[in-house]
Amino acid sequence: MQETTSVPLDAETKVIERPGDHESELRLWLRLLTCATLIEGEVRRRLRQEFNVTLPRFDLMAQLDKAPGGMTLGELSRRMMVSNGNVTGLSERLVALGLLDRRQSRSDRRAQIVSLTAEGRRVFRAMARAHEGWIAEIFSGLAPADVETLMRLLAKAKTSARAAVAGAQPR
Amino acid sequence: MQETTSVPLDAETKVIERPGDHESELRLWLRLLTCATLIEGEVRRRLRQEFNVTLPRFDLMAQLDKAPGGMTLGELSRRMMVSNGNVTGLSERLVALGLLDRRQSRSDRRAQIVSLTAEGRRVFRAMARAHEGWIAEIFSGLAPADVETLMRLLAKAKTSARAAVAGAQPR
DNA sequence: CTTATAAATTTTAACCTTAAAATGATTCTA
DNA sequence: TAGAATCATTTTAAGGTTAAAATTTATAAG
Repeated sequence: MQETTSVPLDAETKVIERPGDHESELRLWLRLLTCATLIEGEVRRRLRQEFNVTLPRFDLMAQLDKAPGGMTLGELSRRMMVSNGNVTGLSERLVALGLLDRRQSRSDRRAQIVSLTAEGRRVFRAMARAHEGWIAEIFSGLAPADVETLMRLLAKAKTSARAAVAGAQPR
Repeated sequence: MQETTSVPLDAETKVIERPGDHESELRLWLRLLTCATLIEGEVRRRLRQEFNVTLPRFDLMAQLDKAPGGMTLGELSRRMMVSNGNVTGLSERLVALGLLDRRQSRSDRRAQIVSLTAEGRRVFRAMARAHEGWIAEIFSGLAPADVETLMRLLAKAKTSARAAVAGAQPR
C-alpha cells in the first residue's frame, strides 16, 4: 500500500504532497458511497416490507406528487436522473397497478404525460409519511448543526461534481 | 419498532419543533443521494468508455486487489454490500474474461475462493489509477478542510444509520 | 413544400440486483 | 454418531438499468 504518510511539515496544508496523491478524495468518495448504499438499502427493505413497493416506483411517484398537473416522461427521466427507457418501463407497471394515469400531450403528439391517480396519491402520501420517519430515525445520531454543515458541504460537492460531469467529453 | 422518540425537552435542542417535522433530515438524504447518484453515474460512464467495464465489476476487482490471497464469495458479498447471488453472477463473468481465478477452498468444501489473475491485477491497476484521478477531479471544488469535515460527519452519519438498520426488525 | 435536423419515446440486448427457495457441507450437541 | 442447526453458495423469478438503435413527430432552412 505504500504510505508515505505525508506529515504536514508546514503550517499550511499539502505543500509537499507527492503529485498524484488523491487518497483523501478517494476515501471521501468511498465513505459517501457507503453511506448512501447503506441508507438506500434500508429504505428499500422497509418500502418492500411495509408497502410492497420498490424504491424506483416510490421515487417516481414522489416526483409526480410534486407536479399535480403531471409531467412528460422526458421530464421525469431528467429529474430522476435515469434513462428514458427506464421511465417507460416503470410507468407501465405503475399504470397497470392503477397508481398512474397516462395520456398523450395535446400540444405535442410525441409526448406522454403521466400523473398520479387519486389512488396513487393516497398510497404515496401514506408511504411518504412513513419514509420521512425512517429517514429521521436513520439520521437521529446527527445534531442539527451536523445536518446543516452536511447540507452545505454536500451542496458544494454537488456543484463540483456537476462541473466535472459537464467538463467531460460531450455525451 | 415503536420509538417513543425521546425528544430532549431542555434548553438545548429542538424544543419548539412541530412533532413529525423531519424536513431537514429528508432534505439531507435527498442531497446525499443526489451527490452519490451523480458521481456514480459519471464514474460508470467513464469506466465504460475508457475501459469497457461496468462499475460492479470494477468494485469487485477493487475488493480482490486488497486481498492478495483471494477471498470467499461470502466475504466479497459482505464487503460489497450486495447479495450472494449477485456475486456469483459477477464472478462468473469475470472468470470467463480471464480476470478472475476461482477455486474451491481446501479447508471448507462449501466455500469458493476467488482472486485476481495476473491479467486481472494488471487491468485493475490501470483502471484504479484513472479512477483516482476522476474522483480528484470531481471533488476538486472542495478545500482540504471541507473534505476532512465531510469525512468526519459522514462517519457519524454512517454510525447512526447502522444503528437504525440494526434496530429494525431482524432480517 | 421538402428535405434535414432535432426531439420524445420505445424497443432491444445485455447486464445488474434482489429475495427466497434449494443444495450441499459443516458443526454442534445430546 | 445421528439429528439439528447453521453456513456458503447457487438457482430462480421478477424487476431495475443502461446504451444504442429504431420510430414517430416536430421544427427549421432553403
